Amino acid sequence: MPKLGMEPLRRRQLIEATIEAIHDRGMNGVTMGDIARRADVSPALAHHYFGSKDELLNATLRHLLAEFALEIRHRLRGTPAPRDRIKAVIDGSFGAEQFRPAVISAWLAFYMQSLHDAAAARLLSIYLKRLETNLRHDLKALMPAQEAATAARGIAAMIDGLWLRAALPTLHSSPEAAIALVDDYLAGVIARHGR
Amino acid sequence: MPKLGMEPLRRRQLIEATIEAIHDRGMNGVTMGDIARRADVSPALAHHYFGSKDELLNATLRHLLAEFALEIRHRLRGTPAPRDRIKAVIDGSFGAEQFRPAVISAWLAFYMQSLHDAAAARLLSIYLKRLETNLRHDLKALMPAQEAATAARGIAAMIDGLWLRAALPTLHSSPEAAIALVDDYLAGVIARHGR
DNA sequence: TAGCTTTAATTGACTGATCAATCAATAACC
DNA sequence: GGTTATTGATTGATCAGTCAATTAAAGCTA
Repeated sequence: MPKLGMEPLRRRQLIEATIEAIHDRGMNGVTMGDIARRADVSPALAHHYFGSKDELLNATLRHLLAEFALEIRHRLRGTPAPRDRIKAVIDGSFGAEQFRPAVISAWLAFYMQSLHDAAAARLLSIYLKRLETNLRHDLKALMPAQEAATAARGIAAMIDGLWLRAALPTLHSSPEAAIALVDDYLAGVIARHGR
Repeated sequence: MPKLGMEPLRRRQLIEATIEAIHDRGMNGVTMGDIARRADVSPALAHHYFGSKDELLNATLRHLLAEFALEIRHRLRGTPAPRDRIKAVIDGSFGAEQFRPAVISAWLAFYMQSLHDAAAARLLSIYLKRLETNLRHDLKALMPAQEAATAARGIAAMIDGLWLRAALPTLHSSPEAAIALVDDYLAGVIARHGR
């Protein structure tokens, strides 16, 4: 069996399995056995590649951040118009990958973790601040700085709220509806404060 | 020690202790020992009054819902003007009790639980829908039904998002700032669609 | 190219710790 | 004497982490 170069593949598999496992066991309820079963390997292998459960969970959180940042960056590249850039951030936030139930669960677990884990809190708040900064920067091209700052916070909060509600299966919300709501908010802000 | 009538007191103590314990151990990471220590009783007593860890956690979730519903109902009582009623819902959502870090943590844990626990999901979505219905009903007095429905979803989402962000200590957001943001959104919607 | 060595990949079996749940015992009240 | 409150001790299960053993590929040598 031992083909060489398995490490990157296994790491990816195990991280993906961790996301799925968190989805239906919760951040702390998840066991190395759960994860390993989903990745079709032995629990020992997870320890072999990640050293400990904590490191595997951390790697998973960092993976979420990286994927999201990549998605946004990809959409922003080659998009110079402020209004389009704002739209790109909104669309990216509700992109297919971010809307997967298991991914939303993992993000929620990440928030939960941040409440009592300083390292996770630092990572998460960096991402949140960068998102807001991006929005504020482009909004400033459309309206006075004061209003831009307020609108950035409002849009960021609304995105998080819609995404939180999307996590609940019983509310069956669609990405399209979420995008429409934020777009509407943005249009209103521009109508009132835009120049 | 055994004075009679300890049961209601102990139940309250244990539920409060559970909220605190969830705050710094996470929903699944919390142990009966953690909870009991915080309530200054033995783990066995928690089992005596709640039967199992699951039942204690369920009781805690139901406590959160009940407290929140009570707070909103209290603020709505004797408030007939639609605009004031909407404000009451917003203010209630960011009231002192709901802004306690431990309470926000417990709410987050509740959301997390809802992802893989149908009973919790049912409870939570009932509360979310009722909140939105309340908002929509009063908004309809101020604008056409279509716009009222959209605004209700937007306000509800923004409240959840702001509250989610308030959970992060590093973002140090205040209830006043959150209220101001939602008020601003509401004012904009009324300015555009109000009659 | 046939053998020999090294190294990566992988696992089953084991260990020690933790924890939910049980229960019998004790203590104070009526 | 009966009831409520409370606990310490115990048990059985679960789980993270370790380790020695196994497999197979890759590299080396003559």
